[in-house]
This record gives sequence, structure tokens and C-alpha cells, in this order.
Amino acid sequence: MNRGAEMELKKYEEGICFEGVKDLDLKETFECGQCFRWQEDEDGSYVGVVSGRAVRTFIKNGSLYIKGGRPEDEEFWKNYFDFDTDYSEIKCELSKDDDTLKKAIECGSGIRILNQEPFETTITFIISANNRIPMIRRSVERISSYFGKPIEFEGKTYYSFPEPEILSKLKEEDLQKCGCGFRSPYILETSQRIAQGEAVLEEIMKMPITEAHKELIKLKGIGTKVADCILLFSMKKNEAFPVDVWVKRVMQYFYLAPDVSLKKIRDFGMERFGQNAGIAQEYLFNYARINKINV
DNA sequence: TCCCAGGACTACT
DNA sequence: AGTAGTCCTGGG
Repeated sequence: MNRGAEMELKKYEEGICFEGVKDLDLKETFECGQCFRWQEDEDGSYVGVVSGRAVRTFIKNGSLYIKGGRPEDEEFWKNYFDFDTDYSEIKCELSKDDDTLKKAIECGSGIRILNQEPFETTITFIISANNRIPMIRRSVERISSYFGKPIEFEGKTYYSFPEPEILSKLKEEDLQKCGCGFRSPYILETSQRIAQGEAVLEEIMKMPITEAHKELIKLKGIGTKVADCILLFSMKKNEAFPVDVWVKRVMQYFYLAPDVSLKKIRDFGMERFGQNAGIAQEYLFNYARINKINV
């Protein structure tokens, strides 16, 4: 599973650069619904803010360039892009005896699961409930620019996603201004519980998935699906299988009956795809959206 | 004007 | 345990 030895840090004056990256397509990875703060530029590069770091990323000749990335952050970015996981091997395993996944993987072979910051991921996916991607992006951007810390990069000002302590002190109307709607009180209450240490995401992250999931859904605004997203996208739980409407459709279409419950789909996905359920879910999700699969 | 969208909550059987 | 009705918001 570890191909970190193949990865090398190439000298690059304006930032850092990883040579020989495999199984990575920035568009597929940044626009598959797991993250909401990367913005594509005209030249195809992406600018984003990750854990307080504003950078520009692009791939050239098989190398990933992170303009603005600091050399001392090599491990941070290696972890963020999940470079210690061998996606080729996982794709091979998932394709075996599964024609649906084989096709789905061909449609999004450059998708990687990013390792994101737990608190930002938690709030972001509370916002995702019954919401569309452009609206989620807009709310997260507003929360950051109104309440985050400014970061200068390439002559422009970007903003970090605010800490729990900051969000916990806001008023409901502050979040309404960000377009959070009925989720505003959920964001506030969950931020307060985290800021006060009643819920410790770093501790939840260490728990086995079942226990961690149980802890997460105790928080306001977090149900089964949102908890699974937090586990998969920020807590290294690749066995999590978030079932949203697209995954529901693709699973009902290819694997199950058209009327099975969300819980059954989740159980089936985790059972069938095991340790790689979350990665399988991303390929299937992407495939369902591209092909507008409906049951 | 009505309807729905990448769910969760609450209040019911 | 499992299921309806309701919820901000904005785009079709």
C-alpha cells in the first residue's frame, strides 16, 4: 500500500513539487463533491485554501506543483493528497468481478480521497444537507471571508476557514448572512460543543468507525450520511460508505432492488467493498452523476 | 407560481 | 424501528 518511496520532492522555486504522481486528476478530485474550496483558473490550475495555506496547484509532465507550498509542509501535502495510498492497487481489486465498478473507475480514474481538516469538513457537510454544490461553496466561502483569517497570496487576499472558537461565538443571523438557512442553528450548536470540548474530533478520529459514527451523529445537523462523509473525508475511514441520492440511485440501479432503504444500501456497500468502500463510493458517485443515472 | 435539490430533525405510528 | 412533514435558498 505504501509507494511513498517512489514519490520525490523536486526542487521548485515558487513552491513544492511532487514527481511521478499517479492516479491523480485535479478536476476529478476537486470537483467530485468531497471539497468545496478549490477554484479552477482559466489555465486549468486550481487555487485553494487548505488548513490555513493558500496555494495554486497544477499537474505538468506527471508532476504535481504546489505553488506557494512550503518545503516544511511536504508531509502535510503528501497526507492531504493521500499519496501513501496505492490507488492503482485498490482500483484493480475493486474492478475484479465487478463490471459496474470497472466502468465507474474508467470514468474517474484520477479521483483521490483528500485528507481534510475535521472541523472544516464537519461544518461543510452540515451545510451540504439538502443543498447543492454551488450553494455549499458559496456558504463556505462566505463563512471564511467573513470570519476567517486573511492570507495574502499572489497579490490577492484569501481566507482560512475559521476555528471552532470563532464560529461558536457567532449569532444565528451571522450564519444566515452566509446563506446557511435552516442549518445555521446546527452549525452554531455543533461548533459550541466542539469549542467547549464536549466533542473532540481528534479523539473521535481514533475510534473504530462504528463508535466514531455513533459519536458524530450525536451532534446537531449530523445524520448518517453526513457522519460518513466526515469519517471518509477527514478521518481516514476508507471503509465508510456515504449514501447520498446519487449513490442510492446507482446502487439501486446496478446492485439492489429499486426500493431498498438507505440503511440497507449502506450496509450492503460496506459489506461488499470492505476497507475500500469509501473509494468505491466516490467512483460510483462520479459515474452516476456523469451518466445522470435515475431509477 | 410551483417544484425540487448531493439530508436531518421532529413528531408521530 | 420505521416513516411523513417541514425546512432556507435559488434556479428551472
